[in-house]
Amino acid sequence: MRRPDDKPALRVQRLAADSDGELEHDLTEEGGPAEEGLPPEVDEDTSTPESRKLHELIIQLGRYRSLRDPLHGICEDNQLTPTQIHALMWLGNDGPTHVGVLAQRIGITKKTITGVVDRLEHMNLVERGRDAEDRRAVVARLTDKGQALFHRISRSVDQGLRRVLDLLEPEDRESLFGLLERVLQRLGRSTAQAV
Amino acid sequence: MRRPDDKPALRVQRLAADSDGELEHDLTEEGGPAEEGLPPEVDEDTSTPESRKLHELIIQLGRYRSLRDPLHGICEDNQLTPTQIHALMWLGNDGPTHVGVLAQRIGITKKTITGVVDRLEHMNLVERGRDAEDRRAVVARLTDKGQALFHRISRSVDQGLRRVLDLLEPEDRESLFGLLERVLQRLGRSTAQAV
DNA sequence: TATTGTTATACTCTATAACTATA
DNA sequence: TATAGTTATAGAGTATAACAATA
Repeated sequence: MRRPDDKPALRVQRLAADSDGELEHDLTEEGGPAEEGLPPEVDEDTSTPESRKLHELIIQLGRYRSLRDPLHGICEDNQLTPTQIHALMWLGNDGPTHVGVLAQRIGITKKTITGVVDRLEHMNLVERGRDAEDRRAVVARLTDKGQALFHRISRSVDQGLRRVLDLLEPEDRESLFGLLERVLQRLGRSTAQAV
Repeated sequence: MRRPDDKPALRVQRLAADSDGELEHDLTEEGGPAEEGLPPEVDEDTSTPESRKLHELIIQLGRYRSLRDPLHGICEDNQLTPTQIHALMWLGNDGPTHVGVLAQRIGITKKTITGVVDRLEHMNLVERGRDAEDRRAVVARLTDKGQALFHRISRSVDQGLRRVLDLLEPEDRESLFGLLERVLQRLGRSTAQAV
């Protein structure tokens, strides 16, 4: 257990990546050799023609719709930040949650979640309480106002997704659902960290 | 042209949404009537069973991988913020760019892009210049150091996408590519704002 | 001792409003 | 007058380090 403090959500980012926390910037400075004439390695952690193609497609999409913040419009409409929206969405979906777990879901550290919950509490969207089982833990839950906002935001997200789906042919929508379900199945088999 | 100042990147978020800048929070406070027994409208801006299903699937995915910042790992590895990564990626992909256009690509305002480019300039990753045609415009471009970093980041993204693709069966990868290509075609036909 | 949160500090992001320079 | 950027200013996000309370 070498990890010094906490950086809980980061490993989640790696999906099925390497074991723990190596790779210290030693990504072969720059240039060519890794590109053409793949060495006889099993290329565990290399890009592939397909990954480059996907990369290309995503960049094309980015010319129509900014990739940085998919929730931008919703944030604007509700005068909330992306982090706040994510916090509300997870609390709405999961119910009362330890703030540490909430941090993990959102992808921030425990140091940061404190301030986020502080501000949501000031807005009367969230309440703090203590866990009776483990008196160290702080549980965050939505207030009635927060719950109502959660429903409204949730519907906005639905509408946004509907506009995305409108860009797809019915067969492509089917493909997408099937594809996502199989990814979830695979993730469920290979890990045990989902709720 | 009612728009007071600038908020350029926001409309891009709306994809094929409504005309311009309406919808002033009048989303029927909360509760029921909009849900069941759809009125005889063409429900232009409503959620659908399919959009709700997609919503559900995305939340499931979020339990395995934080949805808030897909570039988190790359940001960490390179000690850069998401905004900075996006700026470098667009400059690397598009070459020298007006900072206003860059702001649009990233999805931030012109006020914000100034500081972002400032900091990238201090890091010697980006240089500023004037456009000879329109002397008001500032052009940002990568330095050699920035170019090298761009290539490194680009490869990291490829590797990340490769790990995502590894979760898909070959047929699903095919579906995904086809689906994205058709979305891009459709976007290309319905708009003229991509490069 | 280890874990859960919080506090203090510092830097980045972000938008708003007021401004400069060019068109 | 309109447009492209910049300069304050202020609030939010973020990580690091040091700390308090509980386990």
